[in-house]
Parts: sequence; structure tokens; C-alpha cells
Amino acid sequence: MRTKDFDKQQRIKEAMVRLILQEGINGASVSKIAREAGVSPATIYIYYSSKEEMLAEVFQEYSHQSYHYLMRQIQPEMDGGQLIEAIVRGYFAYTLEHEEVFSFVEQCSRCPTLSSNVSEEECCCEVFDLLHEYQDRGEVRRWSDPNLAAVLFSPVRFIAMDHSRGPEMLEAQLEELIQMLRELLLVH
Amino acid sequence: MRTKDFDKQQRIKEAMVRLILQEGINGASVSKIAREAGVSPATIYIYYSSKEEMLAEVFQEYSHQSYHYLMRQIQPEMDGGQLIEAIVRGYFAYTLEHEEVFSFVEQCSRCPTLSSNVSEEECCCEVFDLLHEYQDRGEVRRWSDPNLAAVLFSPVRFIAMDHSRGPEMLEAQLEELIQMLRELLLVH
Amino acid sequence: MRTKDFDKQQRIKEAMVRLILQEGINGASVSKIAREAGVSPATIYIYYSSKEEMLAEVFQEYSHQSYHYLMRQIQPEMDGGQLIEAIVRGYFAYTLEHEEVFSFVEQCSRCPTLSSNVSEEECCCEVFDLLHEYQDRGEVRRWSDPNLAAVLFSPVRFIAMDHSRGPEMLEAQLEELIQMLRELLLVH
Amino acid sequence: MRTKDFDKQQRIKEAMVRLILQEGINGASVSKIAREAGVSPATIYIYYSSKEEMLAEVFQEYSHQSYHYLMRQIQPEMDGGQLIEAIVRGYFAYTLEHEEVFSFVEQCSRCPTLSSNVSEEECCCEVFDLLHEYQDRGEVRRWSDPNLAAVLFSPVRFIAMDHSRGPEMLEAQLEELIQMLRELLLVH
DNA sequence: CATGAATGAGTATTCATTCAT
DNA sequence: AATGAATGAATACTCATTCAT
Repeated sequence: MRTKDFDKQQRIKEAMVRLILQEGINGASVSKIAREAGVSPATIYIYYSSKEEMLAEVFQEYSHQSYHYLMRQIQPEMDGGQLIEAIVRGYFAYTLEHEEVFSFVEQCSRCPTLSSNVSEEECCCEVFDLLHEYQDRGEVRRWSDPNLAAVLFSPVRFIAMDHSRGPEMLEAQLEELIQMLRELLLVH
Repeated sequence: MRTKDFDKQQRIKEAMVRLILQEGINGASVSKIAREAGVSPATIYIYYSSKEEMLAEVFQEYSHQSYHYLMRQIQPEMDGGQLIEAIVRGYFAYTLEHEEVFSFVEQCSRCPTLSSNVSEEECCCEVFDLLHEYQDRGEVRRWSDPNLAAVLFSPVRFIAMDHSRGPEMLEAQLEELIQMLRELLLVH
Repeated sequence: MRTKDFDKQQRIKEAMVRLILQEGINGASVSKIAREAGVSPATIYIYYSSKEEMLAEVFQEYSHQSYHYLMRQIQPEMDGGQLIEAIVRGYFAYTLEHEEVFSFVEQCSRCPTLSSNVSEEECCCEVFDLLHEYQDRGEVRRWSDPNLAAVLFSPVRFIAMDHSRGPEMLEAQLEELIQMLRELLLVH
Repeated sequence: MRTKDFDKQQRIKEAMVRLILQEGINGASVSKIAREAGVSPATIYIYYSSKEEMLAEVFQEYSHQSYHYLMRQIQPEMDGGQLIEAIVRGYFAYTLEHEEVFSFVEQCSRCPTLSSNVSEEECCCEVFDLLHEYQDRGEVRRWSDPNLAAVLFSPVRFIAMDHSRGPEMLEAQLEELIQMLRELLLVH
């Protein structure tokens, strides 16, 4: 018996994500994904029972990824100001480095048939744990978790989605956003 | 027969937006839209030269709608604090009242084949004009336009997209967000 | 607007029936039927909402055909013996002249998902009416309708299905069967 | 391990026949049969070289089964009238007890790609031998073998296929059919 | 302007079969 | 002998679009 080739599954996931970045969630048909991954359409159905299930499963999996990435940017000795900078810059760097996954997750989270199963807050609970520590140490203000998430992540995503600005404008905008969030979130 | 034709086109637009809310951008096929609008598929091609063009055109049109709605919530005699409340509450009310259009615009704006043509900033220029007045009067701080947009609109959208919370929780969250934005944006 | 081309629907039905004779109910795929009928696969779905529905509808339609054919072979002035001969020979002639339809109906009536909707007895009610007249006139014995159908039609079908015998053997067999049925069914 | 292998092949055959009763000859795919039998699809190809060959072989095998069953219902001391009753009731009992095999054989025997290889008369030669004895003893009339088969078996099959009648109606119908066949076949 | 019929190219999915272990 | 992974070709069906009226 041949053993399951998990590299093959990885290639399927990557092909799907790549195609969805290029052509939108519409354009990513099963046969295109198969061709892009170098497998037969039938092979996809060994790993996923339907296209819908595949989307949902990969969406679920990748929705955590940005927060894991983020956590790696943060050092324990940082103070509150550095933490906010690390989060904003780390999240933004993620959107650049993993453009396809970012675009994929953004598209899926807007799709009514997919988004219901994945909640943002479950994904970023590690970040919340960290923020709670800073709140307990009196460095970060005690705004509620949902609003912390709302102001920390969605403005960065908003900036990352706008491809019209040049790199130095972006840098200036990020810099200012960090300043705004420091004023808003740090205890003075 | 100007009104009748206009009516038909309006019905097509509404049918499309309704379908996209229900079934996602995939599920809205031309025939389904036609059936939902009560016209023949061929009729749609009288008003739009292709499905792609139809999506783009209606997206363009509706992407302004939330800001027009917003502007109607604002009275000239409001002070800065009232302005911020009106913007946040107005925008959130819009996402509830025009759920389909909101979902449609959100989906389109993440779709790589569509979003390139419509920039958020063009859509909310009226709101910027207003904010500039308040900045000139020394009531609102002089953060850059892109970051003003980022913190004023995307957190509200983020909250509006999360359907897991009950109404009284939502109200508390909005209240807190307004307080946060007042601290951040008003001159003290 | 183009008008529905009922000749096209006829060609679809004939193509289906022809294919099912040649390759069995397995081999008759929608695309093969379309190719055989000279239309696009999509066209079939203008006339039938699914393959299952198409099979069921055409089966229903054709299951009456043999009995209509039969009735045309019968003259009012025939006596009981001539009636039985006309039925047996007429039914057998039908199986030869409409080989594809006969094979199609035989196959469908054995398929558990199709046969439940079509009852043989509804199809041959005209023949029953006729037999009742002969029973009332004292020419045909008063066996029950189901058993009349059982002995009049199924042995003929059984003979018609066996393609191993030559024509003169068949003729002799039919002749004998007629004699058997006369003995069994006529009042002496 | 002779028994184990035999077991596996038996399970495959039974799974196939069961599935064909439930879903028709279309619905019985190799993978479904394998799943139903609890073996791998590849295993089926150890016992049969193709699906077509498997169908043909199992059809061939099972097409005799009803006549073997029948022969067991018959005692040597029966007279002609009892013989006919035993055949009719025995055959009918078979269709009830082995519903799946009966349905399977009926479906296969109508399928043009399968039926050509199996002739009914070869299958029931034991029954013919028996009938010839009764004919030689002057109890059963000397109708030809094909017509004997036609009137003895196909009406029963016809009745067995009609699932619309209740059990007591069926009993009455069988009773009458036995009477008919006694009149027709016995020497008076 | 408006239509329903018509379609070739595409959709997601399953098929019978073979491969590698 | 037996397996589950793998597949190219096929499945039923739908798509965006055009045609003829």
C-alpha cells in the first residue's frame, strides 16, 4: 500500500491559496487547483471530502498563522511601547511575507458560508494572554479584548490591503499608527 | 419609458446583492440573479456587457453608499465628541440596515480582480472634508487622512462582521470604542 | 425569443432509448445522449430537470406505447380466438418493430428507483376494457385482471427477449402459445 | 487459508447484489461494493479482472439459483397438480426470500451487454428433466419446453415484481394462477 | 427593449482501475 | 493475498454568454 503523501496535501493547500490570491475565491476551481498542485483532481478528494470542506479546513488552519507569526516577533523584555510597535510592524510584515495566505484568509472571512465557523478571537488568544500580562503590570490600559483586537489588527489590515501607496508613504503611515496606538493603549 | 427600465436595472442590482449575501460571491450566477430579479438572463446583458463589468460597476456604486448614509447622520452644530459618536454609530447602523450591501462591498473589496479599481479614500472624501473642518477649528487632532480612515471605519466594520455577540454586548462595545476614539482623536 | 424546438426533445428521447438498447442503462450518459441527439448537454436540461427525471418521464410515456400499438391490431368483429391471436401476435410484432423502446421499458421496469412510479396495469387498461367486453359476452373466461395480464403479456415478452432462436422456430413457438392461451382463456 | 479467501469473495458478491437491489445497476460502483463488503477496491481485482467480468460471472452463477431452490421444494411422490403448485409457490417464495438476488438477476437479464451470455433454458434444465418425467408418465401435457418455461416462470416473476398489492391479494392471485396452470398443463 | 432557447466550456465530484508497499 | 493512495477519464450538471424572435 502506498502511504499518504502529506507533501502532496501541502502542495494542494499552497496551490489553492496561491490561486485565490491571483483570481479571487471565484477563480479557484478544483481542477485549476489540481493542475497548479501537479496532482489529479481525484487526489484532492483523498484529503478533503468536498471543496467546501477543503476551504473551511484550510481557512481554519491558516487563520491562526498570522498570530503565531506575530508572537515570534515579541521578546519578553519589551516594554509596552515596544510591544505595540512589535505587534503593528509584525502584523504588517506578515501581510507582506505571506501575501497569499493573508489575502486568502481575508476573502474567506468575508464569505458568509465560511466565516461563521471561524472566530477571530479564538485565533488571537495567545496575543490576548500577552496583553493581559501587560495590563496586569499596569503598562497597558484595560480596554476590553474585542476592542483591543479591533484597534490593533483591523487598521493594519486596512493599510495592508491598500496597494496604492509607495513604500516610504507606507512606512510613515505605520509610524504614525504606532504613535496613535501608543497614546491610546499605554498607561501614562 | 425611463422609469420602467431604471426599475429593472435596480431590481437586478438588488437581486445580485441579496444573492451574494446569502450564498457568497460564488453562488451568485447570472441566471440566479435573473430569476431573483424576475427578468431574463439576456436582459441583464442589455444593462451590463459582462458579469465582471456588472460586479465592478455595482461595487463602485455601492462603495460610496455607507459614507452618504453616514453624512446624513451628522448635524452642523455637533461638537467633536458628538461627531465621533455620530460617525461610529452611524456607520454601525448602516451595516445593520444595509446588511446585504455591506456584505457585498466587503466581499468585493477583498477580491483581487475587483478591488484594484475602487479606492476607499475616494469614497469617503466627503467625510474627510468634514473632518478637516473640525481639524481647522482645533477640535480634531491632525492625524493623517489614511490613518483617520483606518481607525474610524475598520474597527466598526470588524465589530459589525462578528455575529457572535448579543445586542447589549454590542452596545457596550460600541460605547467603549467611541470613548477610545474620542481620547485618540479629540484635542483636549 | 427562440421557440422551444419539440423536434429537439424528440431527438433527445430517441437518442436515449437507442443508447440504452445498445449499451444498457449504465452506458447511456447524458453527454453520450447529447452527442447522439446532436445537441449540447446543457440543452437536455432545458427539457428535463435531471437525468433521473428524464428517465422517469420517458419511461412513463413509453410504457403505454405497446398497448396503444396492440389496440390498433384489433378489429371489432373479431371473435375471442382471433382476439387472443391478435394480442399475442400484435404484442410480439411490437417488440420487433420497436426494439429499442421495448428494451428501454424492460430495463426501466426492473430498476428499483424507476419502476415504483409506473404500474403496468394502468398502462394496459384499454386492453382490460376490451377483455371485459369479451367476458361479458361470454367468450372469455372470468379470470382476474392481474392474472390475465400475467399470462397474456409476460410469456410474449419472455419469448421476445430470447434472441437465440431463428425466425421459423419463433413462429412455431408463437403458434403454440396462441393455442395454449386459447385453451386457457376461451369459454368452450 | 482457503476458507478466508472464499469468505471474502462471498462477501463481495453479496455486497454487489445488495447494492444493486438498493440503488439499481448504476448505483453499484466498485468502491461502494468494496466498502459494503469491507475490503479494499484493489482486492476485488484479485478475484475478478474487471467490473464487467464480475457482473457477468456473478450473474451467471446466480441465474441458476432460483431453479435449485425450486427443485428442493419438490418431493418425488407429488402428482402433477402438486408439482405445479410446488413450482409456482416455490418460485414465488424464492423471490421473497432472495429479493436481492432476484432483483439482480432480473436487472442483468435485461441488460444487453450482459444477457447475451446467459440463456434461461440452460439454467432450468433440471426442471425440464423433471417435467419430461411427468410428461412421460402422462400427467403433464406435451407442450414444448420454451413455452412451458414461458408460462410457468414469467407470470410468477410478473406478479413478484408488482409490489403494489397486499399479501392476502397476492395469495389469492397465486391460488388462481395455480388453477390456471393446472388446467393448461395437466392431462385431464 | 426584452425574451427564453441554446450552447461550448466549465463546474464539482466519482468512476474503474493500477501502483507501491 | 491484500491494501489504501493515486489517477485519467468520465459523470451529472451549471456557467456566462449569444441567438432568433
